[in-house]
This record gives sequence, C-alpha cells and structure tokens, in this order.
Amino acid sequence: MALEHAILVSLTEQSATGYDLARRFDASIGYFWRASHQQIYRTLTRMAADGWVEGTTEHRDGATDRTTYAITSAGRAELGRFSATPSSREPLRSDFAVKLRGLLDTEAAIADAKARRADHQARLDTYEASEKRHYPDPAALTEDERGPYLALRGGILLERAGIAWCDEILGHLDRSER
Amino acid sequence: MALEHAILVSLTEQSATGYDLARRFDASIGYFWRASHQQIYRTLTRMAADGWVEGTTEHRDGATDRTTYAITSAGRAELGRFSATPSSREPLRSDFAVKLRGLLDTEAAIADAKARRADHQARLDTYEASEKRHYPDPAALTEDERGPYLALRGGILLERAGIAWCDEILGHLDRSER
DNA sequence: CCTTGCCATGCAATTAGTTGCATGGTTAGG
DNA sequence: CCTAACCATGCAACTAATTGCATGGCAAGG
Repeated sequence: MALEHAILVSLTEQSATGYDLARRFDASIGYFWRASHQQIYRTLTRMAADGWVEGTTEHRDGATDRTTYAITSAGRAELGRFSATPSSREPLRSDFAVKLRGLLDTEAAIADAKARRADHQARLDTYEASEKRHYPDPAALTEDERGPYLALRGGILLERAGIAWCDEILGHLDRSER
Repeated sequence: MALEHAILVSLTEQSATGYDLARRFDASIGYFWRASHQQIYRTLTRMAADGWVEGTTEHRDGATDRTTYAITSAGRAELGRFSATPSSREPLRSDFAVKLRGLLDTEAAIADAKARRADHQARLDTYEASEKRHYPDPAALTEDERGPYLALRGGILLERAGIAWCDEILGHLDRSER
C-alpha cells in the first residue's frame, strides 16, 4: 500500500513525469520501495483521480506529450496520515535463504554467495559515495536532511549485513580455496 | 516463484499436512519466506498435480480428513535444479524507510523506531536461542547442519542490522529524552 | 452448556505486482 | 540511412499475495 506514499515522498522532493518517477524507482527511492513502471503509471492515475497529485500535460511540437505531476495539499495530508501510522515488519521472501536452509549444491551456493557479495558491495559503494557527497558532516544535519540521511544509513547497514552474511557463508563452505 | 521450493525444503525436513506447513510458515521457514495459508494450500495442490509431492489422505473417525504430503523424487530433482540456479537480490518494500525518507512526524517516527527495535530484539532472541540449542559448537557442524545454520546466521545478522538502524535513528531523533 | 481456540481444508473477491509489447516521438553512432 | 537507445505513456494478460469467511470437526475453560 505504500507505493502511493513512496511516490508522494518523491514528488515532495521534486515534481516529475511518470517517466522521471520510473527512473527514480530504478535507484534512489527505488532502493526502499521497488515498483514497476506500470505500477507507477497506474498509481499516478489513481492518485490524480483521488486528488493527491495534480498532473499538467504539456503538448510539445515534435515530441510526445508529457504530464508533470506535483503533490497537492490533499497529498500532503495523506502523507501526514501515513507518517503517523506505525509500520510493520516487511515480509521477507528470500530464494537464497531457502536455498541455504535446504543446502544441496555447495558449489552453486558458493558461487551464489560470491555474486551476492559483489552485488551488496556495489550497492554499498553507491550508498557510501552518496553519504559522503550529501552528508559529509552527520553531526550537523539540517531538519530536512535527517530523514533521508537515516533512510540511507538503513541501506548502508543492510548492505553491510549482507556482506557479513556472505563472508560467513564463504568461510564455512569455501574451505578448499582459502 | 520460490514458495514451491520453500515448501519442498520444509517437506524434506519432515512430511506434513497443509495445516502443519501453515504453522511452520508462521515461524521457522516462514522467517525466510512469508506465505499465507491459502498460498500454501493452493501451491500444494499444484505441486501434487506436478508430481513434486505426494499427498496421502487419512479419513479419521470423529475428526476431519487430513492429507499428509511428502516430497517425491521429482520434487527432489526440482530442488536440485533450484539449488543450481543463481538467486537475485530480493526486492525491498519498506514502509518505514519511505516514512524516514520523507520524515514529517518525528514523534511518530521515534515511537515506530522503538516498536521496531523491540520487534527485532524479540526475533533476535528467538534466533539466538535456536542457535544455542541447535548449534552449540559452530566449528563442529555436520554436513546437514551447515545450510540451516548459515540460514539462521543470516537471520541473526539481519536482526542485528535492524537494531543498529533503530539505535541510530533514536540517537538522531530522540535527543530530548536521552 | 457455551465460547473460544485449535485442527483441517478451501472459496472468493480482491489487491499487488510483472512483463512484454505497443505506440509515437528524438538522438546518436556506425 | 539504419539501428539502438532514450523519452513518454499505457494496454493486456498474466501471476503473486491477501483476507476473511465457510465448512466441519475436537478440546479446554468458564
């Protein structure tokens, strides 16, 4: 249900077209809420009907039409309501954990752990570069920076945990090559 | 798609009824793959049709019928195929991270962080008790223990990361009460 | 005895999410 | 010029997941 809110948060940061949002959901806000371009377009349409966002269509000569969406005061009110609502733990669905739980092919698990470790490291590198660029002094954050900074910190801690997990797995399974 | 495999892994550990599996998905294997009872029943039916599991229905006097499912050799082959397949990163969808990213209600966020911290701690306590009971000596694991142990370790690292995140959040937002 | 919870299975109506394809445009590189 | 990629939106057909309710049984506690 929070796709709406993820979109509203992103539009609060900056108005955008559906295409812009789809790009943002490939990175940035998409690190915390994964959504397909179809969900985004469908949800934008619904939120415009609900009055939470307002779309302005621009007809361009020689280029396709584009609609820019901005959050409305009703949208801000909905975000306020969402902010006051307690969240619950996200359901986990992990192929990798299931595979480990029923470990059958040690070599494949080692290869998978290595690939996942690399993926976690790449994501962590991205997060840490962003942290360094946007929040060089975490003790001196502005009011508006605290939320995004703490969200980013969550991502960093998650990626580090993923790396630590892969290292433990490789430490246990990958004995012959150490 | 891995619900099938989560069920097959669980049936490899022990044959079970649909009801048993639903209970296991409330804990144990459900920590790594969340599924509703309806998904479980529906998926069992499909897997029986596919020959991956075999159900034996027991008619009981004075009690309702029950079907016990066991994995078949075709099911084991499918698990083998799954084990050889690389996994991909699980999509994340976090209300809490979205809420932080667009932080509006600091007090509500503090309350939420406290509640989530308690939830992570409870889950961690469960995992660590299980670790202590089932794997008192991680340096001396049997072949069959390594996978489940490493899956459990993943859960432990994840919960610790969640606690660390909540502590950072509270350290930044909850100043007036420290 | 009645209520609630547990054992056991499954329907139904719904929401959430995916994937590719379609359409119609521009730009850049070979 | 042609191909591939980007900009932009949306259809369609589908799978995944949820939630409660329904049905029919037993057990335990008030």
